[in-house]
Amino acid sequence: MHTMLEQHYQRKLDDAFGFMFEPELMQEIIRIGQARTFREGDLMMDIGQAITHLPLLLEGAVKIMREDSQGDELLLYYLERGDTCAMSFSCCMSTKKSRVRATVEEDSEMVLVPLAYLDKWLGDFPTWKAYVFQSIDARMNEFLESIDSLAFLRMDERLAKYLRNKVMVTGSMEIRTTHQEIAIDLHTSRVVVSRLLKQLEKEGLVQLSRNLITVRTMDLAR
DNA sequence: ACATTAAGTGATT
DNA sequence: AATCACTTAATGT
Repeated sequence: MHTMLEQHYQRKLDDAFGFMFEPELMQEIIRIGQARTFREGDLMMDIGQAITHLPLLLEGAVKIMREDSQGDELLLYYLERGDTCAMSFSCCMSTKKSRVRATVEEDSEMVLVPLAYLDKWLGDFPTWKAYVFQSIDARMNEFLESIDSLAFLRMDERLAKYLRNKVMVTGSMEIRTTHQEIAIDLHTSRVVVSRLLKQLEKEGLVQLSRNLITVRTMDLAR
């Protein structure tokens, strides 16, 4: 009945959240949460899909994308260790349906908590409340950044920012992806991405080969 | 050897 | 910056 989290997950949970949650809350999460692992490329959540649980990221990275009615996508932000999905908060209050798509960027581990506890814990644990508000704040800032990029930055600047962010999230200077993938994330065409990347290569900022972009410097700005 | 997929490029809008 | 049309390069069968 009480399938507590395995030691392995308990340790990782502690690494990612232990410093900010009180011990009683950690015990609750261990008692109630279910551990899940996802492989790179997995579709965790799609638009229109019902949200029943709140994910607490222990490891890996998840890409959050928006899609319009014509099926055109745009990268919003990444979730990393210690993050949770702010969409779930909104779902808890209203629609219960996801309005974003979540795909696994890097093999990930997480603990799932039924949405009902999200609300309950707000009253029970001060650190939970602080975490939820801090998460909303962080996501709000990500949204504003996305809007700013979209509205005020040229495509070359957006690409530079994208590459920098990708290096941060993956912790590697080697970005294993295709120009087509980047084009989808930035909502532009593959040709444009190829041209801008070629330009960066000529400036010695990156090195290109098939399915691989090696970032030579983090100073990719114009 | 052939097909498929990824990337490079000139020209046009 | 987007699109077209085509080329070249890398990879899979």
